[in-house]
Parts: sequence; structure tokens; C-alpha cells
Amino acid sequence: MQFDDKVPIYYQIKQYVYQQIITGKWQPGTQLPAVRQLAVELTVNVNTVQRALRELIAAQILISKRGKGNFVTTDQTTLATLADQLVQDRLGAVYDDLRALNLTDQQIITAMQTYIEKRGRQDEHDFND
Amino acid sequence: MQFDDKVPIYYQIKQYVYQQIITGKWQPGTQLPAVRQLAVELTVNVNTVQRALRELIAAQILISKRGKGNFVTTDQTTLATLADQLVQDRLGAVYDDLRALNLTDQQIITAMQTYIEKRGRQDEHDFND
DNA sequence: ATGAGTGTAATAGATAACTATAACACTAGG
DNA sequence: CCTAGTGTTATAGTTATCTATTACACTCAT
Repeated sequence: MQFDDKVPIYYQIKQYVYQQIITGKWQPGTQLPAVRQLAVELTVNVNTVQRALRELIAAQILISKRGKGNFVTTDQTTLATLADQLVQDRLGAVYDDLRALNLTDQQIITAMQTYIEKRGRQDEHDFND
Repeated sequence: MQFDDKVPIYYQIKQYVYQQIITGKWQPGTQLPAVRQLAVELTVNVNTVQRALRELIAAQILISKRGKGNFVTTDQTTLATLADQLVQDRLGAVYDDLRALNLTDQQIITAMQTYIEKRGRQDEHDFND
């Protein structure tokens, strides 16, 4: 996995776990890959994986069973809130940034639409290459 | 200034300088505050300011005149490109993130519109408090 | 009981970022 | 010439992150 060296790896691993859960790759209640296995897959140290998981366990996103493994929570409320929270946080961050660059609300929406249209054409083009 | 401890301060200072320029607070050709002054304003060390400025100078965004000061470039092309580049990079980042969270293009646009509407109401409410 | 597979934790060393401090280089005005 | 104001650089010490390694704690099948 490619990490952005501007932000701590353990922090990016947390985001990675969120994505696996929200996209359904790791279903509620299912067991995660072993920490040593995750460390190999992410080409990272076990301690770094553990640091990320520790915070997710504290947040009840994951359930840790010593000697057995780590599991995705089955608490539907937690999972539903998580997905919405991640999206809202992301939107809030980009909104603040673009406002700080002097864009109006309408310009932000238009810029996003234009970006997606352009991006769609590019992806299609790349696909046909 | 409040910094996010998840990303290097010198990197955030670069973003700060971009904002000052793009929002017109620092006009093309004008002199920046002295590095020691900036360090005080940002409550940061001179070396950290200098590290940020060094990269901006290398990118020709700023012009350094030893013994005189640092100045915003007057190259209109550079400035126009810069503003557009920052917006596009920001949009690209949030787009990738939201796609990774399984949102469709249309859902991204809708979520952004909804967020801005909600945010607008909240700001208005806060303002009247 | 033993061993394989799991999570958890501690140590020591490396590196990057940041700080405080000092020094050096250049410009302009008196 | 000298001084104040500017950018630039270097050193040393601190902290956070990450790594490698080792050890410990628990579960389960045999």
C-alpha cells in the first residue's frame, strides 16, 4: 500500500480500515486478517498496525478477542454513524479549504460538478487506451 | 495560528501563504512580513518558516531578495495557474476519498450540495446568536 | 500438555520535524 | 563606516513516528 508521507502511517491505516468496512469488504461481525498478516500486506510493522487498531477498538468500531482475533462490530448504529461521519468530515474539510481560497458556495458546487465531468471523460478515455 | 499536528507545520505554512496570495491579502509584487515577524505571528520557529518559504521560492511563487525581503511574484501566469491547481488538487483528493467510501458521482455532488445548505443554515444561526 | 495461531506490549535504534540559539551575508540609511 | 533590518544557514537538543526484535497472554485443536 502507498502511504502519504505527510501524515502518520498509523492514521492512514485507520482510514484504510474504515474503507474496508464501509465498502463492505469487511462485513459486520467478520474476522479481520491477523495483525501480522495485515502488517505484511501493508508492508508495515506490527506495532504500527496495532497502534491503528488500538484506537479503532477503543472507539468500538472493532472488537478485540485476545487469542482469537479482531472482528468488525455488529452494532448497526455505530456503523451507520461512522459512514455518515466520515463523509461529513471530508466534506467539511474541503469546504473550509475552498472557502479559504475565496470560492463562493455556488462556485464550490460548480467546480465539483465540472471536476467530476472532466474526470469521467478522462477515466473513460484512459479505459479505452 | 492553529496547526493540525497530523501534517508537518512547514507544509501547512505553505498552504497559508497560498491562501494569503490567492485571496489577495498579499498582492503580487508586495513584500511579505519579515521571516522573524512571520515566525512570531505563526508562533513557530524561524527555521520552520524558512523551510516553507524555501520551497515557494524554488517554485517561483515568491521572489527572495537577500537583505531586502521576500516578495510575491508578479508573474500573472504563475499566479493564475497556482490558484487553479490548488482547487483542482483539493477536489481530486476529496473525490478520490468519497469514491473510496463507495459514493457515486451523483451522490458526491448531492452530498456536497446538502452539506453546503446545512452549513449555510448553521452559520446563519450562529451569526444570530 | 503441547503447539500453532491469535492479540498485546516492551525495548532499543533510526529518522524526520521542530525548537532555541547563534552566526553569517547582504542592503539601505545615517 | 556603522547600524538596523532583512534573508540564510548551522548546531544541538527534544519529540513523535516507525522499525526490528523479543517476549508475553490467550484460545483451540490434537
